[in-house]
Amino acid sequence: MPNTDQLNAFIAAAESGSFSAAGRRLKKAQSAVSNAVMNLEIETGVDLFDRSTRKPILTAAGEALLKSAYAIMESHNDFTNRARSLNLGEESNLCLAIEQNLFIPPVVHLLVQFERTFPHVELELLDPGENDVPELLRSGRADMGLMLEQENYPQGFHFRGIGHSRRVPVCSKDHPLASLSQVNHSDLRRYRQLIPKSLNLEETRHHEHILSPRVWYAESPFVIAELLCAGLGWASLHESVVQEELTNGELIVLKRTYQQDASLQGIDVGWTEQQAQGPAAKWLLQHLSGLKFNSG
Amino acid sequence: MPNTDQLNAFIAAAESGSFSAAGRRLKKAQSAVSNAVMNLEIETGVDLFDRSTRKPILTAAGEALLKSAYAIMESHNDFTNRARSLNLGEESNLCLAIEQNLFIPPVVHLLVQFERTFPHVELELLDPGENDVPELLRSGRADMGLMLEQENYPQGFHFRGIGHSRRVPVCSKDHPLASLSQVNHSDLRRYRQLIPKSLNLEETRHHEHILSPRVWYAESPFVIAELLCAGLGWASLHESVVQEELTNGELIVLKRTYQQDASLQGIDVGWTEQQAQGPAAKWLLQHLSGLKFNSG
DNA sequence: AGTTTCTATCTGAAAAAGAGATACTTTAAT
DNA sequence: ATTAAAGTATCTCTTTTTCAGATAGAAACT
Repeated sequence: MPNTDQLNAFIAAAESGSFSAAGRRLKKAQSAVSNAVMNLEIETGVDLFDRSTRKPILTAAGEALLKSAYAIMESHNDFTNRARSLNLGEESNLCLAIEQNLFIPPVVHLLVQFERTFPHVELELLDPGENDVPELLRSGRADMGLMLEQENYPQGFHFRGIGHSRRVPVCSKDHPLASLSQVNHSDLRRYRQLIPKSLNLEETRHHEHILSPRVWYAESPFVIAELLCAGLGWASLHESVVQEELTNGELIVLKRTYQQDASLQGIDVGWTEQQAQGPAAKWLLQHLSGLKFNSG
Repeated sequence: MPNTDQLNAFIAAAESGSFSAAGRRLKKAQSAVSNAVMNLEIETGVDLFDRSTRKPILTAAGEALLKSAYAIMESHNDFTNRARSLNLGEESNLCLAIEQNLFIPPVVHLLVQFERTFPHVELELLDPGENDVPELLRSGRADMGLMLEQENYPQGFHFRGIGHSRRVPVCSKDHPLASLSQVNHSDLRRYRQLIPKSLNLEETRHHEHILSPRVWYAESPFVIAELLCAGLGWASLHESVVQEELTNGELIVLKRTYQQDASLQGIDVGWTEQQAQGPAAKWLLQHLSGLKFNSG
């Protein structure tokens, strides 16, 4: 098993082209480098350098092993960097629950930035259905969550409003409803309605959104979007979820003759209060709060 | 900078759940493990284990660092494995030139097997045009090559026939030639011919293949296949290159009224004789020889 | 309560690492 | 051709590190 010092000597010698120079760089005697390299050669059984000339030059085998040596030193650096990040109080892992409706490009972009800023923090992402985030926070399963505004929150965590999202009725461009310039309740009632259903079965709020007697339920709003694109029924979805389909024309927004503003729903970020927040959680909270939501 | 022994002690302790057991596993005294872990904790500044109970249990930070420790040991293993493979005489790298006409699924499959058999051998793949492989072998640029049979080889390397490939005239299903039940020379001469051109410009053999006065040249036969699919001209190509397009019907084979068999061309594998072959080269040579070519 | 199994810590011995000196070789310059 | 500079291998001796063994105390199990 190669020793760390031997590897360092090997690398320094290969890079500087001489054992003496390597010794100077490592602040060690030349003999130390010479011994280290020789021991490495003995242990591996591979001739690393060609010593026929004054300056030792890497053999082909040495060149191959040098790459592996670099790989080892890189993982060593990762180790020490991770240790340093832990010393700075950074969380080793963080669980973030983002309601499926809200898993949208700016959030994804924020996560990319997060990865760059905290490369050593492991992030677990949950994408629960509607209204499941509060329970995940309360139970401690998630450390932070992004969710649509609730009427009443369970005890045990903080939350903060950060924007708004608009719920709009949409259907395929080929759907019969698409040909109407305006739709009212009875128009909608004549066609199948697709409804995002919470995993949490006891949760049966949002009755106000159920208009049609012919309903289907789906766990994920993205599944619903797929069905809509296939021309199946209509649904009241958040703009952000179907933004792409709306811009490319696959889906269209239905113009309503009723309740113009009631569908504007707040977006909250919530976090547990029991567990102390580290730098990563603070960063996330701060940047989530600064996000601009497209319909907000 | 963490020491290899310290990391081993850390890992063994984490896995076995006790410093004493780790000591037994590593054939060291318990005190050695205890010291190693403690020193690692001091150097990193991170508490790795919770010692409040009898058996030390990993802290959250310890768990995070354990993963990095595993990564280090894995790269150490890679180092020693590569050293072992070099001791067995395996080449550290190998250059294989495969003429573009012959870069076909069974060869790709063979390379996949090669990668599994010799994970530490770096493979450089060249995909030269027609008739360029012998020069690559002669000059030492490539160690081994797969090529179409040549009339006369330069000195300095061995070769062995391993199969045959059929050259067929093809065109798009929408091309005027496609409507003819049989084609003769004068039919072909009326349309543009696409010809694979060697990188090696002085090489101007295969005049026998040039039939039409209206020719275009392309370096890669795959580029030619693309042009053919777009309905541009016809070409005499190896079946293996356009097999996919032939089966899905995009391209069709033209039935000729002349020289039925002259287009059957041998496939050779060649290798340099100056450089001693290692196990990897031997393996490749043996398995290339065993390949079944679809038109062979 | 007694026994077992564990950890931390101390001590001394053994091993390893490393500095310094020396002899010899190669490269470059005079 | 000779000299000077820079490099390597190897030897010796010192310093440092590593480690086993012993011991005391804590935690779990019977």
